[in-house]
Amino acid sequence: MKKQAVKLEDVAAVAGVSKTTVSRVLNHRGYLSQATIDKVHQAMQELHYRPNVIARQLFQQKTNLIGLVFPTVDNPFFAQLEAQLDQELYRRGYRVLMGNSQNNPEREEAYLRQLLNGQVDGLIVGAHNEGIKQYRDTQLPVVSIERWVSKDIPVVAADNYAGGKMATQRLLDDGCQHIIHTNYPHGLPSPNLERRRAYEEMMQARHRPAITYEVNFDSTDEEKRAIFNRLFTEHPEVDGIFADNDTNASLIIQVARKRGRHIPHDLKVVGFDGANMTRTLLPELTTVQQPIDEMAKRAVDLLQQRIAGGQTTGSVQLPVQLIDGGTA
Amino acid sequence: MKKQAVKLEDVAAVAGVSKTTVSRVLNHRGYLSQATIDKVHQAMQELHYRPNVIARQLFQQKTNLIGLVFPTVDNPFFAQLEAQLDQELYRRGYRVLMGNSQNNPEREEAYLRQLLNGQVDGLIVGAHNEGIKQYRDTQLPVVSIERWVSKDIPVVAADNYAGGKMATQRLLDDGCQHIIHTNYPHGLPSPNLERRRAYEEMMQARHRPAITYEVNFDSTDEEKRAIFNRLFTEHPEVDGIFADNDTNASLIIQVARKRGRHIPHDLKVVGFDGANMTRTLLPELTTVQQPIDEMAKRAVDLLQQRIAGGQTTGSVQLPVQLIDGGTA
DNA sequence: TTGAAAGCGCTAACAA
DNA sequence: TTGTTAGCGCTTTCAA
Repeated sequence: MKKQAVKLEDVAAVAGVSKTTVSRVLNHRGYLSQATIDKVHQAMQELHYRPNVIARQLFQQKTNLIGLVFPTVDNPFFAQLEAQLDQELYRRGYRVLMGNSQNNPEREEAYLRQLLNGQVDGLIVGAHNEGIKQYRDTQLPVVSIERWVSKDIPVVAADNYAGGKMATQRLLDDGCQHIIHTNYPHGLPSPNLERRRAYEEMMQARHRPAITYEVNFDSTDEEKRAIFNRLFTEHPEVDGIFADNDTNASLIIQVARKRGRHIPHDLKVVGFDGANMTRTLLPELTTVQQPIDEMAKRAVDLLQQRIAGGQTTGSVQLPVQLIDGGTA
Repeated sequence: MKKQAVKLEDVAAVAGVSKTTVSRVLNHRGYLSQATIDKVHQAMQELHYRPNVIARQLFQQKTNLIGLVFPTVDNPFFAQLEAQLDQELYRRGYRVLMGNSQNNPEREEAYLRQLLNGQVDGLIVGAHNEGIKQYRDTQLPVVSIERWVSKDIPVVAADNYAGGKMATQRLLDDGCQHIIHTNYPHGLPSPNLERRRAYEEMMQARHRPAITYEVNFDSTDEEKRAIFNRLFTEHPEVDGIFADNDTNASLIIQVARKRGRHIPHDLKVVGFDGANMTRTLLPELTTVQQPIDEMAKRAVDLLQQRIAGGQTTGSVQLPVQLIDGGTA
C-alpha cells in the first residue's frame, strides 16, 4: 500500500497548525486569520500539496460522478448525446463515468454492479437491454433517455410517434406509392417502435401494406447492406423508404445507387435522428431531427432534481422536426 | 452526512462474525471454514449488502479509473478512439472517466486538477491545447495519442508523414496539376503537421507551389464551408485537394459540387482518418486510414506498463493505409 | 480458522 | 480564531 506523497497532515506540520485548520483553509470554511491562511498556503505550495479526492468522497458519501450507460459512443446519435451530457454535467460540477455496454447484457450488468456501489451519484442510461433488475433495486437516482427501463425511472424521449408520422407523411406527399420502413426487431420496448407504429397506422389508414424490414442495431454494415439489397430484390416496386435512423438511411441510399436507382427521382428516402455528424457528412439527407442537445439538458435537469431529493417530475417528450435535405 | 444503508459491519453482526471475516469472504482471502462462508453469504443476501467502492479505493490508493482527455467525442475519429479505449480498458478491469475539453485550456486544466488528485490511476490524453504544465508535474502515468505533450510522455500516433505522402502521391498519380492542402493553423505542435510537411516536401520536390488553407478544429461547419468557398474562388485552377481529415474532405466535396464541380472528374479529393462512421456514411471518400483501434490498444498497453511501474518503451508509430473510395 | 485494532486521508462536531 | 477527537467503510497486520 503506497502512501500518497504529501497529505494534509504534512501541510499542517509544516505550517505549524492543526489538520483542521488546513482543512478549513482548503474549503474556505470557518474563521481564519489572514496570517494562518498565508502560512498554510505557503506550506501547500512548498510541498506541492494536492488534496486526495477519494478521502473526501468517502467522508461526504458523494463522488460528483455520473455514470452514463449507452450501447456505444461510436455512433452519430450517441456521440452527440454523450458529448452534450458531459457538457451539461460539467457545468453543474459533475464528471462523467463512461459505460459502453456494446449491447451486451453482461457488460451492462457489470457496469451497474460497480457503479451502484457508491461509485456514482447518479446514472443516465440509454442502453438497449432489458430486464436488468438492478435498476429497480437501487436507491440511486436514474434517468433514462429514449428507453423505457422501469416504472419509476423517468424517460426523456423525442416525440417518436409524431416523427414517424412526419416522415411517412412526407413520403406520401411526395407521391410515393410503395413505402417501406426499417426498424429494430420487435421485442425491444424502445420508444423507437413508436416510429414504426406511426408508419403502420398511416399506411393502414390508407389501405396500403405496411412493410417493415428489421435491422439489428449492432449488425455490421455488410449485414445491413445485405438486408437492404434483399429489400430491393423482394420489393422492386418500392419508391419510398422511411429508415428508423440516419445510418440506415445512408446505407440504403448507397445500396440503391449501386442498383441504379436515382434519388430522389426514383426513390425517396427519409431518415431519423439528424445528429451533428450526419448533418455534416450527409447534409443531403432528408431526416426527422431529434433535439439531442435539449434531450441531454433535460435529462441532466431531471437527474439533478432527483439527486436533490425531489421525487419528481415524470417523463419528458420533446418535439422533432423534419429537415429538408433533398433525398425526399 | 447520510450513511450508507448497510455496511460490512452490519453483515458481520448478522452473521455473528467479525468485520475481518466478512472482508475475507468478500475478497476470497485467507482461511475460511465453509460454514462461515455460507453464514456470511447468507447475511449479505439478507441485507442486500453492496461493498462501498470508495472506501476500498481509499485504502488501496487505487481507483481502477482511467481519465480520457480529448477535445470532444462528437467527431468520427474521437468517437471511435474513445469507444475503443473504453473497450480495451474495460477488458483490463478499468473504467473510463471522460473529459472533453472542448479545446478549452481552462477546462482541460480543470479536469487535470481534479483527476490528478488521486481520482484516476492513469491518463490517456489527446486534447489540442499546449503548455499545460500539470502534465509534467505529475507522477501519474500518462500516455498521449496523436499529440506531443512533454518529453517523458510516450505518444502513440499514426505515421502521419507517410500518410501525407501517400495522399499527395495519389493525387499526383491521378494527374493533378494543382494540389491544395488543408490543415490546422501552424502553432499546434501536433503530429497532424507531419501530413502538411509531407505534402509540402513533395510539392517542392516537383517545383510546384504548396498551398495550405488553415482550418481550425473547432470552427463551425459554416465557417469551414466559407473557407473552402474562398479556396475555390482564389484557386479556380485547383484539381486536387488533400484534406487533413475526412470531415473537411466531406465539406470540400459538398462545396465543390455546389459550385458545379464533378468529382472525381473535375476535382479529386483525398481525406484522412478513415474512421468507422465516415466509412459508413461516406464510403465513396478516398482517404488515408489510421489504425484507430490499434492505436487505442497500443495506448492502453503502454499505459498499463507504466502503471505496473515500467519506466517503459518509448513512443509508437503505426502504419496507415490508403483506402480507395472513388473521389480520387 | 478467526478477531482486535490500527489506519487509508479527509471533515466536522464540539470544546477551548 | 484554533485544536482535539471521532469517524466515513474498508482492509490488513498481528495475535490468538
